[in-house]
Amino acid sequence: MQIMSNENAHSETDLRAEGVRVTRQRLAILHVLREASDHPRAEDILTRARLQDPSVSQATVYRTLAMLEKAGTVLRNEFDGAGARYELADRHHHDHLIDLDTGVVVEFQSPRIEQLQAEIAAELGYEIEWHRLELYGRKAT
Amino acid sequence: MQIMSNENAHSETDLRAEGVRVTRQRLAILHVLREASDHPRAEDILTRARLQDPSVSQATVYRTLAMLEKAGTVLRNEFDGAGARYELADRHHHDHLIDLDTGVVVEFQSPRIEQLQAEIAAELGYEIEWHRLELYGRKAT
DNA sequence: CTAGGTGCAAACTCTTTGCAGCTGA
DNA sequence: TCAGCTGCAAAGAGTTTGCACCTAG
Repeated sequence: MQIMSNENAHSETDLRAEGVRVTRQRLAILHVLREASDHPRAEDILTRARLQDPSVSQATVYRTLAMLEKAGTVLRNEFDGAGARYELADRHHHDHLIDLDTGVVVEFQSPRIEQLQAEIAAELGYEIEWHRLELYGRKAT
Repeated sequence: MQIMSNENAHSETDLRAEGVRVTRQRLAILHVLREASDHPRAEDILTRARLQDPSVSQATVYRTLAMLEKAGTVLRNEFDGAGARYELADRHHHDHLIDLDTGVVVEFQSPRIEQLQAEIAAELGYEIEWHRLELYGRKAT
């Protein structure tokens, strides 16, 4: 496993071009991530990947997710304390609003907040590499 | 341990008023939190608390931090994946900027970002209970 | 063919918990 | 006094890793 490009890899072809072997297991895991819209945990990804390829192991799920994260293909989130939740990094950057009652994760984007963050960092003498903004709330009555 | 008030407890007296026993161990842990300015981990808190009272155990640190978190006395952060980091909740709300090179945590506050967050949540039909904003960056050159 | 990937199971890290003895109010 | 707190050690949850075998290219 060696990621050489600075571009994010989003397809099997991209990965192959990076020198990464495209295995049955990795295809199954990528398939799960493409179908998912619920920010699944490693355990969920394992269960779903096994529907397509029962041979997938827990170790491979973790190793593949770590590899894909480094490749820029997936994003790792830690919303609650109960383990990481993953999503494909194939759309525009966005932040998350977590419904405290249902656990549902709503995605949103706000250029204004992004800009304010950059301004604040600049005032403090920093350049932002990345950030994490999570809102935890309940449906307004 | 029973927290009845809605107000945050910030002193031994407050805690006693809540029906919480003020023990040597808890005083040592509170002392550590008051002295700390580096968002220490549970392990750091244990080490420092033992300087004041060598009998403090790991279990008590975790139990006390959980209790103080419920009481609104401390805030639990999960900046990196390597375990929670704690701070006293005795000042105005603030967010964090983590220096990727040194690990140093810079605190900042921005009423404008807070307001934007509330507006975004409202647009999505939500009311924010709490939020987490972490900027990860490097000193500007 | 062979470097890289995989399954299995053991190990690791951080945190929680059961239990018998201790102690603050 | 005695409910609540504590230390100890064991248990948990989530994740990582060593190793021998397997397989994509």
